[in-house]
Amino acid sequence: MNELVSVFKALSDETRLRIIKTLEAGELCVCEIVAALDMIQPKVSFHLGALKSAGILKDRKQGKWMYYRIGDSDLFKRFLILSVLERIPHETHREDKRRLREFRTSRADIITIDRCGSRNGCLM
Amino acid sequence: MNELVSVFKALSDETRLRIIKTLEAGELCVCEIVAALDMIQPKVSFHLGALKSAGILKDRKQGKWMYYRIGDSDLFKRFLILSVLERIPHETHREDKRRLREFRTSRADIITIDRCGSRNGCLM
DNA sequence: ACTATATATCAACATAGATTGATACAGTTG
DNA sequence: CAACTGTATCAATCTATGTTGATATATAGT
Repeated sequence: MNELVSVFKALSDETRLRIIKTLEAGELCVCEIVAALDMIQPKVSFHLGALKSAGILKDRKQGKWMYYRIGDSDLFKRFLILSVLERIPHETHREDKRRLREFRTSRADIITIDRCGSRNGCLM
Repeated sequence: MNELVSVFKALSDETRLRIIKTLEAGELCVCEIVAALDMIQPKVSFHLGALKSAGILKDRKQGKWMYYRIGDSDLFKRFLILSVLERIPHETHREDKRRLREFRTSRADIITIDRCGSRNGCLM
């Protein structure tokens, strides 16, 4: 019951849904997410922490970068995440995607590999 | 996006999940829900209001009673509600169910008809 | 009309959650 | 090692949400 509440709580925030949608493109480091959402870093870290402790995101440290990705959660969480992904309107996400692209091309040093091993994002 | 957030927000509270689970038995009036959850009435009304404005519950007034039921929502909400129902552990719900039974037998004047027309609860 | 019951709403308060500037810390680069 | 970069965390603050006693309103029964 409490886990159920936690998962719903984690998903009931617009910033966190934007993060999830942004991570559809694959694994990203914090500074990329900061750039995509155009928010200050402590705020993004706070929400990443919330999503992680709800078991929705996983992280991985490499050098000075901390990479986050949509986690291999149980079926129910997976379904919720997919619903979120497909329900966020394109317009809402467009600017985030544009800023992410811009940042990533300007920063070739940050190499992220998504969960599918591809470099172009994956559909989980 | 905002509706998505509202639905998750409505579901991220233990009291509200208990209400949903209790309404699995079918349509109930506020005083029955108050008895089942063993909470004060304004509190229950507050949470019923929250669930109603998120489009999860519907209400119906008859005489001095206000009856609430799980609403005929869209497929996604329906799925979420079913997930909640099946995920709330039996032990958690047992006492609520017992108090409801007790109250209903002591109060034959409150006649509720659930969405299936049956008197024994329905599975949506 | 009077009393009792069912419910919603309000105001006051309590608690939890989000935001932000500052800072600490780890890792990297020169 | 000194300067820089990426990230987490903290304290202060702000905002949203939940809780409760009191009360208003509606309906019902006497």
